[in-house]
Amino acid sequence: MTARPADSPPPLTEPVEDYLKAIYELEMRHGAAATSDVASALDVAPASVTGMIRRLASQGFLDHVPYKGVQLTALGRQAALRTIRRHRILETYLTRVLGYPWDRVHDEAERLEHAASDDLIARMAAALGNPTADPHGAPIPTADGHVDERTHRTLADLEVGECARMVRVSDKDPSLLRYLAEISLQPGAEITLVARAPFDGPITLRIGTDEPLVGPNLAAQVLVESMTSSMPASASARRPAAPSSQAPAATVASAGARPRSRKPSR
Amino acid sequence: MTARPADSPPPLTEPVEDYLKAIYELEMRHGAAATSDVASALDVAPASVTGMIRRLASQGFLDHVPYKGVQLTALGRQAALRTIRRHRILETYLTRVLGYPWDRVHDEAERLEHAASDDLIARMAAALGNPTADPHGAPIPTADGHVDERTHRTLADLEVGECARMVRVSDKDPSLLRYLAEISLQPGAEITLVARAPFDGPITLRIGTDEPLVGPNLAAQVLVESMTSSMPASASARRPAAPSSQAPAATVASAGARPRSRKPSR
DNA sequence: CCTATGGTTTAGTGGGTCCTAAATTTGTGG
DNA sequence: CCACAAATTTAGGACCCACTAAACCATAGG
Repeated sequence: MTARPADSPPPLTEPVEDYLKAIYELEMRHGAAATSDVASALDVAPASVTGMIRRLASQGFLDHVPYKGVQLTALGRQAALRTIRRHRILETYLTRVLGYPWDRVHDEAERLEHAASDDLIARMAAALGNPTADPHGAPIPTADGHVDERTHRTLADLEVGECARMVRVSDKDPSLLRYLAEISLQPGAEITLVARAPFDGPITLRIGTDEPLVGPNLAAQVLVESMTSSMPASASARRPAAPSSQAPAATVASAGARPRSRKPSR
Repeated sequence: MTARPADSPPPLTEPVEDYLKAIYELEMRHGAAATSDVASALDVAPASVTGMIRRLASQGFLDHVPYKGVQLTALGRQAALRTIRRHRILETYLTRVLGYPWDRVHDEAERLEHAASDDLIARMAAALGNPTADPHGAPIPTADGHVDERTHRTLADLEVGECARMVRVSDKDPSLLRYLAEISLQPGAEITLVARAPFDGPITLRIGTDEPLVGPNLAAQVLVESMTSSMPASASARRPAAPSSQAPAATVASAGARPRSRKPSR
């Protein structure tokens, strides 16, 4: 009866994969993952997160400093990247091969990522020519767990007159994605910031021949890459934030955790 | 907060889908599903089956007469066919589009069938030209829950000299499937029964120019359709008239699962 | 310095699915 | 007709993962 050989690790459950993925993404964005951030990312109660975190820590997927925060270990990070790779390959396959619009792939991939075997993912990746980014511009981790972790400026950071290339946007908000598609704001698009109204007012872009107006809220969600080589986005591929890498997790507890109040002065 | 509108039923869990599918298949093959048959089909303890059956009965998916057996209701049958449709479309897609060999699609489809949305299945079916049978010859239920339930003779039932077309084989035994592929015994293949050794001995076939020898055990697992036009086989989509030797009368009666509401009046 | 205020954790539960061991029922061979 | 074997169900747990309520820490404001 197909007894799993003792050398292969037990497969992760669906919730476990979801937690690890969410924690990885929070670490990428904020440098640390607070209990309540994980809770709201997964739409579960904070107390549930504490419980799961205790189990994940006991299994070596992360380090937990009570009341402080969590940090993925190499093992946990590896597991998270495996799930993320699946998710992004699936999203790419669904859009490129099966004709899904880019605003509907997230939910589908979210379920399939737990069911697809490595073999299936490899076949899909091969059929796609081993893509390096998904339809929303998110980098696809390699099968051995490497990923481009460069951070990017947002559309909101551009100077008036500056020209940039659209790099990436979150895959989680379908209505935002539909709107972006409408104004041709998709990965690879060339954008010029034409004007910016004061006091966080609307921003005028030029995309091709169109000049759409977008709000600062939207602009902050669109990652771009400068095309004016004034500052070649140097080798910042390494460290997004987080000074120390592991133990004391000094920068954890990043108070925030509220909807988009994430602004350490700029 | 995506609150599911009250009109759509709660989604079935993975184990529930597995139970309904297994029970449906047992009913097809044996006319009824006994607790222990379900248990061995799903590789769980009989006691676990009893518990699950009680819950499924309380939710209207099946009727259960304790110590007698189980019978899917229209609701349960519908749910089972939906899962089976997913499974078979997935198997077909994996082989035809992603190059899976036919002996490796079962396990993959077994997991994906619980995660794929109706939309995904519809897109895959469309990409395949809405196939009516999977790579192993199993009929694919339509989206509205109809399926070709014809029964078939097996290779073991053929007379010496008779010619038949291979129709179907179970998808569950990879090594058997690999062997069948080796001797070109796949759905659609034309086969002549050349000789049969006495006392349930080996059977000589002719497939193309090859004359493989197969055991009676294997032969009993391969479903075929006679090609000698003694009986035009076609147009009988409705009633196969069951030459038997495959399943005892489709009517549930059989040995267990008598008409319900029948108290042990003794 | 010391207390409000949150974020975090503990306690206690519940649903779903599985298990083993111990009844119980059924059908049958003696 | 009865007793026994096999099939089935009940009893009693276990694990996973969620929840609410209540207690607990950490820290910023006073």
